[in-house]
Amino acid sequence: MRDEPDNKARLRLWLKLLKVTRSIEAELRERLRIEFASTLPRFDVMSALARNADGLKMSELSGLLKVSNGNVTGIVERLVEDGHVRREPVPGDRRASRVRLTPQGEEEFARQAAEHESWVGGLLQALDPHEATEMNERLNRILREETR
Amino acid sequence: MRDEPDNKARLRLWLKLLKVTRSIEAELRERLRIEFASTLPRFDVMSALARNADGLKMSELSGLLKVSNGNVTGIVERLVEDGHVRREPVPGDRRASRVRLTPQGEEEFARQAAEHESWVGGLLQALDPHEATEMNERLNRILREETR
DNA sequence: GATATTTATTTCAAGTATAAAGTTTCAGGC
DNA sequence: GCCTGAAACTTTATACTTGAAATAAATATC
Repeated sequence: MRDEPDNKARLRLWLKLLKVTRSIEAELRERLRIEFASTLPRFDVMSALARNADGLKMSELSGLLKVSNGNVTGIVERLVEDGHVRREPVPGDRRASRVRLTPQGEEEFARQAAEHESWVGGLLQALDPHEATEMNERLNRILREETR
Repeated sequence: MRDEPDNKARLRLWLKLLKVTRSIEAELRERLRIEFASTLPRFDVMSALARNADGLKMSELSGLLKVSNGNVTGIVERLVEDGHVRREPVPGDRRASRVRLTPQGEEEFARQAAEHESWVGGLLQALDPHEATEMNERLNRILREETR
């Protein structure tokens, strides 16, 4: 195979990529747990809902977050129990329901998001904005390559 | 806060990092499932054991892979059931046990690792070796920054 | 040598994840 | 009006994940 050596460099990169994201994820998860008694998946769901004030259907949510349908069911269920999120019927379609942040949910998410942003800023301090932007672009190339 | 705008760039990078690793992970997981009836965590464990022919203690394994102790127990358990892995007593310490690949496990892992490497090579095709190496280095900086 | 602490691992409870199967509803053709 | 197939979800089975509690063995302390 002609480009086997190239693949070695890519494999090393992949392992490093995994290591970095896992360690950052672990750090964020722990802080969410300690400071907000929450979890990353819940944060992700609330984040998606915060960006969509009109709410999202379950299938839209699972599509956006790229997690399975059945998974979203459970996460939303717990958010409902905590009063952060509400299910509303979709007029004209009794199969679907629209999920939306409650006022308390909005407020809680605003607090979490502010903290989250500064946590990430701190964890990625080693990169200046230019490097961050460049890396972002290369990651975009990977993403595009992949969805072909 | 003085560097709030910088944090925005870092936050964007973090979200992209998550997106890329998750989508690659999903792809690898699916291929492992279809072609080898296995999973990523199992592959990770076998990979660590392949690099340590003398075997590893459970705690060493969980330290290397950075997953919880309790987690490794279950994964190893299933690998034992499949005959890929064996537990051996550690002489002089009846608490510990050493986990090691069986001959079949070694053979199976060799097949999986070869495929895995070429899968990753394909998924990261968008980057040439130089870019891959540069990104690797920047990720190292993040990792170092973080563990302080 | 009894007691306390530490170390190695497992067990447990809760949450997250997937794929696959099941339920209900909708929309189109007939 | 009924049938068929697709769509929106939920349920189920299985696996992975964590943090914390439990167990058991080794080591340190007195």
